[in-house]
Amino acid sequence: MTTTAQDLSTPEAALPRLPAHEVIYRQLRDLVLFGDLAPGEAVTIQGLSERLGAGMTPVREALRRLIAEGALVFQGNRRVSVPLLSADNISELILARQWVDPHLALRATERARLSDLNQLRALDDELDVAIARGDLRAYLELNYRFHKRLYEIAEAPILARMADGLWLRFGPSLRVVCGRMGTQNLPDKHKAMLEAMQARDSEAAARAIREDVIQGMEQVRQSLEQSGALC
Amino acid sequence: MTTTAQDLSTPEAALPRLPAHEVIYRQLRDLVLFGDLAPGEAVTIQGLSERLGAGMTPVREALRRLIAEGALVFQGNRRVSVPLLSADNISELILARQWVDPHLALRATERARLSDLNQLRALDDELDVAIARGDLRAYLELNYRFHKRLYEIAEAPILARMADGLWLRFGPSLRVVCGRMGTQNLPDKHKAMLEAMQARDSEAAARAIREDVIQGMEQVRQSLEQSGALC
DNA sequence: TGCCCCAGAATATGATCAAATTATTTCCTG
DNA sequence: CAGGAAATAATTTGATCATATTCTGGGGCA
Repeated sequence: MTTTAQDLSTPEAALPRLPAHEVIYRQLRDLVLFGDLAPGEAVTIQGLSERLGAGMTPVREALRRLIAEGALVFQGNRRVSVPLLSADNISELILARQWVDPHLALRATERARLSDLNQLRALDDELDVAIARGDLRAYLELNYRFHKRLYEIAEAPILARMADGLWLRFGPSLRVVCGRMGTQNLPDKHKAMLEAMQARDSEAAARAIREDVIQGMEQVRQSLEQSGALC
Repeated sequence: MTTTAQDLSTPEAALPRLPAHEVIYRQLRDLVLFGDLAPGEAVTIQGLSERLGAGMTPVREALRRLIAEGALVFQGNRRVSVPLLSADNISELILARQWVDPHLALRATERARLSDLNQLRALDDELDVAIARGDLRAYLELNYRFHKRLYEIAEAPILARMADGLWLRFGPSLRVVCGRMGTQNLPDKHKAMLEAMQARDSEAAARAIREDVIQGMEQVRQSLEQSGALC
């Protein structure tokens, strides 16, 4: 009854009410990208419902979303699971990222403000710390956020969503590979990219990202090829 | 272990019961691509629930899926609508299709069997009939099915879904443009593409599709640019 | 013009029905 | 008599609906 005037006094809590299905979606997304949800592992709606402490309906909606984005697949009749990537799938992903990521990097370089560059640099610094600590989870999350931030700076929402969708597909496999190899042997081209961006050399930035993508994806391909036959 | 022999005897009638949310999804999808759901037009869940004669839950799930695919947007807090494309959006779509469509055409040419070619030719023939008849709805649907079939032949599921997602985004605008111009002035490069495929000249096929894409998309851009300011 | 209240829409829960998978039992064969 | 396969029973899971609750937007009143 008390029409509580919206409490705007807390500037940090700008998210007064987030729908449950949205919350569930983000939790599941993080679970797929960074969490313990391994490729091939099957989950049930009711299982997730209990695990996340929510009703079935929000879980169902979140699942529909993730399935539509390719992060999950309808495993046969009764289960959803993180998809296992075939060699052909990996080739497709490499091909697609090899095009879209450099393009976004190019646009981002043209549009980046100083604050954007600083944010990227800060993320990359945190990333180095995570690598040094051997913190796999933090590495995965920061690496993702680095690229995601780059997509946002490019101001190309449709291409950014395409790139984001691709990430959702290979993220789980990347996690598996990194878990096997440890965080030490994970070189990236972020430094070269940042330098190119600072120099406003879009072509060089695109080239650096392209190398970064190829390097990472080829690692995934090789690791999956030699280890899991059916992966 | 023992592969329980599932009934594979009837490959055609394998869909005795389709979930309601799946049916709703397809209906809504067709409504967006070929139907009367115009860009900018807002719909409500309850409205769709009555219009399609289904409960709210399946409608909600279908909407989540379409929103995730970019076919619909969350208009503010209360409504969903077909998104209006900005000039920048169109540029992104052209850019993306210019890459992905030719690539799929190339792969399709390498893999196409004779039956595939015949199917494509049949679709294109029907398309000509639809144009001659001035049947806009049939034109839109056949044109889509022609390209979609091409995607399938390429046997690259991830790239195909990307291309399909792009179609969902510009389809509504294409419909508006074609509605304005009539079906007579809608040239395509399908004939050239089919010839190239038959000759197994993948590069030529890719080139033809690229021209087809550019031609169509530029028409959309120009039409929206000159007519609707905010489109 | 500004504020408050109300109608309506969206979100979320729980229950119910149907389908499927799993476990158990029984029967047949070697 | 023992082992296994097929059939059936039981539990689990998914799909849908009806309903309660919350929130937004608009209209009426001061």
